[in-house]
Amino acid sequence: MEFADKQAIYLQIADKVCEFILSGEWSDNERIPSVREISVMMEVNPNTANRAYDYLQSMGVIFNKRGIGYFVAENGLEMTKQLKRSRFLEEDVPRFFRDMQLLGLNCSEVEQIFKKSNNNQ
Amino acid sequence: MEFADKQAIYLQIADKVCEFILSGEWSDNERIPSVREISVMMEVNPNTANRAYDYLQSMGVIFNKRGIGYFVAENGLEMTKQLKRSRFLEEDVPRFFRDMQLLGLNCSEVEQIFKKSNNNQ
Amino acid sequence: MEFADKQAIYLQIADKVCEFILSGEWSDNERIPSVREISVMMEVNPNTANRAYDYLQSMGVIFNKRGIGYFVAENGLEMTKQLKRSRFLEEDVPRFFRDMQLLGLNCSEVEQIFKKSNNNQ
Amino acid sequence: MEFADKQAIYLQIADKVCEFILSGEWSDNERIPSVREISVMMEVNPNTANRAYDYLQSMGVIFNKRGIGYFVAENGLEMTKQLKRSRFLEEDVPRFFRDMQLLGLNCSEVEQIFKKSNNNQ
DNA sequence: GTGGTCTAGACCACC
DNA sequence: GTGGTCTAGACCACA
Repeated sequence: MEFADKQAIYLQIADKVCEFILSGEWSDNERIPSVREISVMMEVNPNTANRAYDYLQSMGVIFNKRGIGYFVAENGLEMTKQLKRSRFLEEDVPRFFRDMQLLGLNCSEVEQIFKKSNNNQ
Repeated sequence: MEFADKQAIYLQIADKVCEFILSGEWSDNERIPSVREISVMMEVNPNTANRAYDYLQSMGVIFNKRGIGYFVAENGLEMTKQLKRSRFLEEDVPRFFRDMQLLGLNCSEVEQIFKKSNNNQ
Repeated sequence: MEFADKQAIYLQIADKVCEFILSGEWSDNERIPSVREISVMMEVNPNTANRAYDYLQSMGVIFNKRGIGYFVAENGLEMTKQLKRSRFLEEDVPRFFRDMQLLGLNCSEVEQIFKKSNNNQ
Repeated sequence: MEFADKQAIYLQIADKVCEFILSGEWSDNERIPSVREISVMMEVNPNTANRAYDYLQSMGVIFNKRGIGYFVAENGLEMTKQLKRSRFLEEDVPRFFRDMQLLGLNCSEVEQIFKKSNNNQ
């Protein structure tokens, strides 16, 4: 039934950072907004932004230079892709197909419904 | 029960109950395990099991007869299907396709990977 | 010259927890003090204690059960030993021998000095 | 046990300077690289290099002549040795033996491991 | 200017 | 009772 909790803000920020990296907007070794800057951009407390960066750093996606700022890791794009990919294939995909089966749907039906709803928007 | 999991335990239980209903294991109007029984089955605190049933009752999936026990609702299967279906199509599916795109995968690739991993199990 | 910074409090707490585990005081799967309890024991803000536990959890040394508390991980002792051991052998030991050499000391001299100073205490 | 924060850059520089002195590469009263030169060598901000020299000067390891440059102190080698020695014996050595004991290792084992890893390099 | 840490206090969901 | 998160504000070391 997927009664998903709303995600913590710091994880939402982390997620967005990952998307920027995945989309190529931020490249490997490139400097990213400072903690304070992103806290303004995202309209959250600097501590919360800091926590997001802390988390991403522990994941190896970004790193910081003392007194300078945060940077996308050397292999940040690859890192991010791997993290998201493994999570997607190991968690989201199996659940997706399981739910599909439970609901008595098949792949092409879902795809059609999805495309139709996209057109309506 | 996955205590370290992200999802609340009572929601994990509710999820399983729904699956039993969807899979036909528990039919409309059929009696389901008591709070105490299911708390033993799932190895959780009875309060937690109680909360799961509370939640399902509030959603109209099950109901109880005082002093007797809990039962799948008159239209429990339909109810469950609708809940899951709407959630699936409105939240899971869009996220699924979005992630797929971000990772540079397409539908058939994902399906292949999934089926392959299933065979290996 | 080893101008070491004083360590962050939350890391000092994490360190102490590791020592309790290494010394066998806290065994695998055993419950450890709650965040609030240890914050009182250590005389720090609960947030700081929480951060220490968070860190240890991310290292796989401890885990928590929702609403219940924190526990030493399944393989917590082994985990802790490995972490400490690798850090010791890869960082502390090389530096130790390098410093020893720079100071023109040898192993047995150092050991003697250490033992003598211990006796004096 | 990733408890070791990365050391401040200016302290890392100071450390290297001390090693040059201890190893005899730079002798008492000998001129050492200018702040600007060393900032280039170490690829750091000149301010940072300056801070390292400041620190070493305050410790009596080096001194400067206005408009000319920095020099190893009259008794720079002895000074450095003493500083390092006291720190080594009073802090590093006790910690070393304590960690060794916690990990269930003894002196000769550690020495063997260290030498073996050195040969492999 | 940068990040890092700590405190205080609050609210929440959960067991 | 438990942990998790967020805010606000402060101070520090560092570049």
